[in-house]
Amino acid sequence: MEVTANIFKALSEIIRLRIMRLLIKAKKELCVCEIVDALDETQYNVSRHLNILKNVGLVSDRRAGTWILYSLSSKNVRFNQKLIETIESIPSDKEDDDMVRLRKRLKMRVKGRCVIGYKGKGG
Amino acid sequence: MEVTANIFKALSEIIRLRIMRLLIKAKKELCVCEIVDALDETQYNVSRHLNILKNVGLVSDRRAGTWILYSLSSKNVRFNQKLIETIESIPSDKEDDDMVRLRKRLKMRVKGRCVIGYKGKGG
DNA sequence: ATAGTATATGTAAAATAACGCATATATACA
DNA sequence: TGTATATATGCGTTATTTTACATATACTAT
Repeated sequence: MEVTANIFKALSEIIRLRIMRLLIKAKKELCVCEIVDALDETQYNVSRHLNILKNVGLVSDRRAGTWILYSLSSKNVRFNQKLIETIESIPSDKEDDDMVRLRKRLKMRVKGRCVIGYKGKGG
Repeated sequence: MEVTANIFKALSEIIRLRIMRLLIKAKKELCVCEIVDALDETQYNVSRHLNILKNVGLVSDRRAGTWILYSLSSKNVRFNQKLIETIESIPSDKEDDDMVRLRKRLKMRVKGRCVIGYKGKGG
């Protein structure tokens, strides 16, 4: 029960919901700098919020050189699956901008991999 | 998006999750005093948390004399429906005690209606 | 080792939220 | 009108969360 409350708490901030939407829609691993540019938020904030999502088991990470790639957690608990469906059913508005920026950013990948840091806000 | 974040925030406190579980499992309107006794929490806390759930549209209320009856919101938006399913899939632990107390409490109804106030903690 | 890049985190300040108590509101009934 | 009951709320205190800045860590390449 407390675990569940913490999962909902993790989804109770817009920036974290935007991160989840991004990962759900992108359907692929994203590195931190790509998420930073897609959301147009500071690096340290994105990093912190990613950590919160990770702590409740919603996302997982993997290192690839200096880059760290985040993706939806593969723990396919029934609850998590329902939750993803719920998030998918959120009516769109602002996060569309995120996807536009993400797509632009993903074009900068070389051979499918991120090769540059974030361009936007400092941190 | 912000609306959704607020809905998740409403579900990020254990007491509010317990209220939601109670209403989902009971499958009927419950008056505030019945919820107070089922959760064994103070009247003012239950009242406050019910108001938070109501403000985000998860529950709705209806007056019946001095009693106010709460139920799941009938707004059957797809998102809300998914959310209910998600909450239903939460593994049980503590809220089972809530249901035991609720059932005991519901037996005190007369002709299917609550006729007494709460017995438990003050407020 | 050194420099450069990507990501994470300690800390303090600001903003939010929860709790307890007392009290207010609304209704019922005499 | 006055009392009793059910529910809601204003306010102060405490606890939690978010943010911003600076800096630390981890890795790569020279």
